[in-house]
Amino acid sequence: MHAANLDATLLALSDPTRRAIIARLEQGEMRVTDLAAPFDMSLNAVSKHIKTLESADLVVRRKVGREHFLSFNPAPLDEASRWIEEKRRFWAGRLDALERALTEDDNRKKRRKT
Amino acid sequence: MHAANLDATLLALSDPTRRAIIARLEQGEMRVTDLAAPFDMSLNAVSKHIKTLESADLVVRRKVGREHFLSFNPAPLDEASRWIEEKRRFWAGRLDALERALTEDDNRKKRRKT
DNA sequence: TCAATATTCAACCAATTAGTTGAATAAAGA
DNA sequence: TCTTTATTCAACTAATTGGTTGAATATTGA
Repeated sequence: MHAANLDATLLALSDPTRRAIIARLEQGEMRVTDLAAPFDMSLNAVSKHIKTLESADLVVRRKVGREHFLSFNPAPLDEASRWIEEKRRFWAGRLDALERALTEDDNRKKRRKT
Repeated sequence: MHAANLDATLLALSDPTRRAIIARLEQGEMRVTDLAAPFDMSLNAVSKHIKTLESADLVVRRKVGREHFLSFNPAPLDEASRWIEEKRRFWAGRLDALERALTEDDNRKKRRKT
């Protein structure tokens, strides 16, 4: 598995269990069973969430015998970040312009008063 | 509608049609019909996507008579950005540490050679 | 008043999702 | 070899999603 596509990345991140799995992987590489332990759902359910994360390339798997070690791959976050930050920048600029316009308008009113 | 919850925000953003709707709203406030025009699907389908965006508080609606004017609300992007950037920072730091460790190791090898 | 326009609501469908349980596979250890 | 452990696969279910079409509602304008 591996896709690194924005749709898959954002969809994978939109689930709280999957975000918790990612947070848990900050402790480092972890086996499926250990990763799943704190979650209040079956191992199989967690296994499916892992697969969703893998298909978004956010998690990679290293097999050692019967154990599968999982780790986080931050790379797909770059595209997500780029999209979101681009929009934030655009709209921050737009709000700044509005702010300036309002201030200018306020100044005009003040000038008229004096 | 209004939720401003991270799940809803990321889920709303995970669909390309919805991201295109947001991009379209950079032109400014727009009626449902005009917003929907370029999309190769029924007006109703777009209307549903708009509702998804509204329930994530990413789009707001202003009704004037029979027309509904839609605009983008960037506020929910802040939380999404915060989550993603936090992870990116963490893992960038982690990779830096790895980089430093490798360089140090390399230095040791070089010292041994001389 | 009546026809056209803007939009949503309701019902439906196919595909997907998030979960379950039970069985299969593979490796490890006694 | 036999049992236990680690994990996935398969089948099923209920809920959700993304789309459709057709009808309802509300407003506008002739």
